[in-house]
Amino acid sequence: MVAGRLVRAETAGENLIFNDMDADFFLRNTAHYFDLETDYRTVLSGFSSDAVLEASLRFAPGIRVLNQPPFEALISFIISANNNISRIISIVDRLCERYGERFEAHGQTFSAFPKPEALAEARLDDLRACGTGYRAGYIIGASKAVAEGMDLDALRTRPYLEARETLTELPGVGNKVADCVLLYALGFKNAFPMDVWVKRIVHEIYGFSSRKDADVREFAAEKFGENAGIAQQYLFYYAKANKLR
DNA sequence: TCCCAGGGCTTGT
DNA sequence: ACAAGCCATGGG
Repeated sequence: MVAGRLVRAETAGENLIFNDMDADFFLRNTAHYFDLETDYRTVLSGFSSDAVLEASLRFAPGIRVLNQPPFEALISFIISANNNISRIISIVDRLCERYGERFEAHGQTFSAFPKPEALAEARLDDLRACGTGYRAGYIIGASKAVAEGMDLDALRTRPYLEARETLTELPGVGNKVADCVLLYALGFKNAFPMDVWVKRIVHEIYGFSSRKDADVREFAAEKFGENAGIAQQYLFYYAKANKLR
């Protein structure tokens, strides 16, 4: 889904071809969703060279940090807490089917990600039936805050620390989830989400000793700079795909 | 059966 | 400020 529309893409050799849209929709919406206005060659060449990061870049050179819809990212990453990716995906799918608006595209019926109002009014038991577990209350609480006027998009222009602290006032949102929303939805390329895999890389591969989040964050900022979040995405995918432990 | 998963919250020191 | 327990759920 890009800007409320289903978008199909196909690979053709080195190219990615987007169908069913004119140039205006592509430039206004699709390009931003896939972060095409960021020149990744420049970003990646700006990282200080080291073996682990270079292996990560070689392993999956086409990775992009998406610009997802903020509310969708917020709820998805609240669900991600102490959870695994396959479960997260299936839970989000069930939320779409249960609470999202239906729409037709290419002769098929799809369900959009739910609006804040829909999840704010959800019943706890119904949310739990979607597999959310103890996070059901967090989902309702965060959705109510957004439905009642909290402007996630307005955080784009705030300083990083202020935006993060605003997000962590929401139930189920700590520093890690906040960093994910900032990086994957609000354009903060310096946000550095520290999940178990990234911590593993920092400690066991880079050999950084301190386990304190503030220290790891400083290490990342020092090592990767203003685009640390992009480095994080490459490292995360590489470590997880290769089960580096 | 136990352990783990893109953590956060609460309580105790 | 910091550490330890707890939390729903399902796959390995």
